[in-house]
Amino acid sequence: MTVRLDHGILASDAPKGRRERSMLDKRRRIFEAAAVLFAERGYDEVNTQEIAERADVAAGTLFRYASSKAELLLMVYNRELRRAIDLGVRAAVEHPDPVDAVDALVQPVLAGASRNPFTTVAYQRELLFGPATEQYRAAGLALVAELEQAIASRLTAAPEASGVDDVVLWREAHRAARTVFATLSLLLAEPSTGAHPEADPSAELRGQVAQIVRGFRAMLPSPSRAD
Amino acid sequence: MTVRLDHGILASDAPKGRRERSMLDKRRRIFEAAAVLFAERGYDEVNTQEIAERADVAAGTLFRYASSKAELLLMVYNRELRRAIDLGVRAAVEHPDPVDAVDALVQPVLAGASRNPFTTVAYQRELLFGPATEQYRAAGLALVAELEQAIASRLTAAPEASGVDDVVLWREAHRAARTVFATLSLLLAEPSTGAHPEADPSAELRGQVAQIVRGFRAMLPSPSRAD
DNA sequence: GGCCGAAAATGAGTGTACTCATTAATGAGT
DNA sequence: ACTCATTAATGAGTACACTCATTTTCGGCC
Repeated sequence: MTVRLDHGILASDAPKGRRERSMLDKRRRIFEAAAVLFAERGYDEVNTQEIAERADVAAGTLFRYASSKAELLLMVYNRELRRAIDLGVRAAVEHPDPVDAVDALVQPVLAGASRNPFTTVAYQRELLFGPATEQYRAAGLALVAELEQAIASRLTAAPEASGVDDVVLWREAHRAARTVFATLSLLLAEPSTGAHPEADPSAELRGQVAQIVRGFRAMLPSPSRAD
Repeated sequence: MTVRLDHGILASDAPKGRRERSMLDKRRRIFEAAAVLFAERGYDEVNTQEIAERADVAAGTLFRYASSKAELLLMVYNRELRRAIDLGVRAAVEHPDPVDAVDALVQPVLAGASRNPFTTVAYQRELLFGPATEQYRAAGLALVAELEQAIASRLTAAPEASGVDDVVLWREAHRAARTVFATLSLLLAEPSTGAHPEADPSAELRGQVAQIVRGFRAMLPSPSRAD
C-alpha cells in the first residue's frame, strides 16, 4: 500500500501513509455530511451527533476537525463564498462601467444566498460576529477581504481616477468597498430581520451600489467630469 | 378587568393589584440583574442561573420575562440604543451641513459601544441575525428603523433636495440611511473581526458617512451644484 | 515480525440554555 | 370569608454542544 512516486510530483496531493490518508478521508466525509445536512434541513435543525453519524465518526472526533458547530458551517459555506467571488470577478471584467462592474462582482454572493436563505443568515452571523480565534472563520474573513480588495481595485481602475493622489484614491476605494460589503451583509440578513421586505433584493443591491460608487467618485478631489 | 380611574391618568403607571405590581417588580429586578452582570463580566461569561439568583427568582421564571438569554441582552441594551439615538437626534439639529448632521446622528451609537465592545458585538449579532419572532428583538429593530428614518429625514431636508421628485428623493435617502447603518454595524463588529484595526473608528465612521452622503447627493437628478 | 512513543479517535461526562408538569398565588363572584 | 378558575412561579428534567481521560492506531526502528 506504499505510494511510489518516481516522478517528482508534489507530495501534497500524494498521501504519504495510511494515517494521513485516513485523516483526509475523514475530513472529506465530515465536510460532505455537514454540507448535505445543513442544506437539507438548515443549520439550527441539525445536531452535531447526526453529522458525526453520517460522517461515520464518533461524536468527539468532529471537534478535532472543526472546533465548533459554527466552524463546521463556516468550513462548508466558505467554499460557496469562494465560488461566488470567482464568478463575480469573472463577470466584472465584462463591464466597462464601474457601477455595472461592482454590481456584477457582488451579485453572485446574493444569488448564492437565495438558495439557503436561513443558513446564509447563520453563516453571516458566525462570520461577522463569531468568536475571534477560529480557523475557518479567519478563512472566511480572508475571502471577504479579497472581495473588498477586488471591488477597490476595480474602482481605482476607473478612468476618472487618473491623476488623483494614490493615498486618497485607495483610501476612498477601500471605504467604498467596505460599505458595499456592509450593505450586502444587511441584505443577506433580511430573511431574519424581515425589516425591508424588498420585492427584489437584487435590484435593491444594485441601487445601493450605484449610490456608493457615485459617492466614491464624488470624494475624489480632481473633479474630472467623466460620463 | 375594568380599569377604574376617576382622574384621567393613564392606567399604565397606576398598578392595579398585588399581582401586577409583583410582576412589574420582577421585571425590574431581572432587567437590573442582567444589566449589571452583562456589564461587569460580559454576555458569554454570565449564565442564566446567576441572573435568576441575583434577581431572586427561580431559573424557569426568567424565561417568562424574556424567552431566551439573547432576549435578555436585547432587552437591556435596547435602552442604551434608545439613549444613543436620542442623543444623536439632539446633536444633529446643531449642524447645518448634512455630513456633519448625519455623523452627529450616529456617533453616539459608536461611542456607547466602546464601553462594552464585546457585549455590543453580541447585541449586534442577536439584533441582526437572531431568531425572527422575539419581542425585544423586534423592539430593537424598530429602534434601528427609527434611526434610519432620522437619517433619511435629515437628508431630504438638505437644500439641494428641493425640487426633486419626492419618490426618488425618499428612495435614495432611505438607501443612504440603510447604508449608513450597515456601515455602522460592520464597524461595531470590528472587535470581533479584527479585520481593520482602525486607530480611530470614529474618524473612519465619519469618512464613510461623508462618502455615502455625497453618493446620495450625486444620485439626485436635478444637478443643483450647491456647496 | 515485534516493540514503543506519538498521534488520533473515542464516548461517557459536564455545563448550560431552555421546557414543562406541577404547585402556589391571586382576585372575581357569591 | 370561601370557592374556584386563571394565571404566575417553580425547579427537576431534557437536549445538545463541547471536553477530556482513556483506548486505539499508526509507523519508525531493531
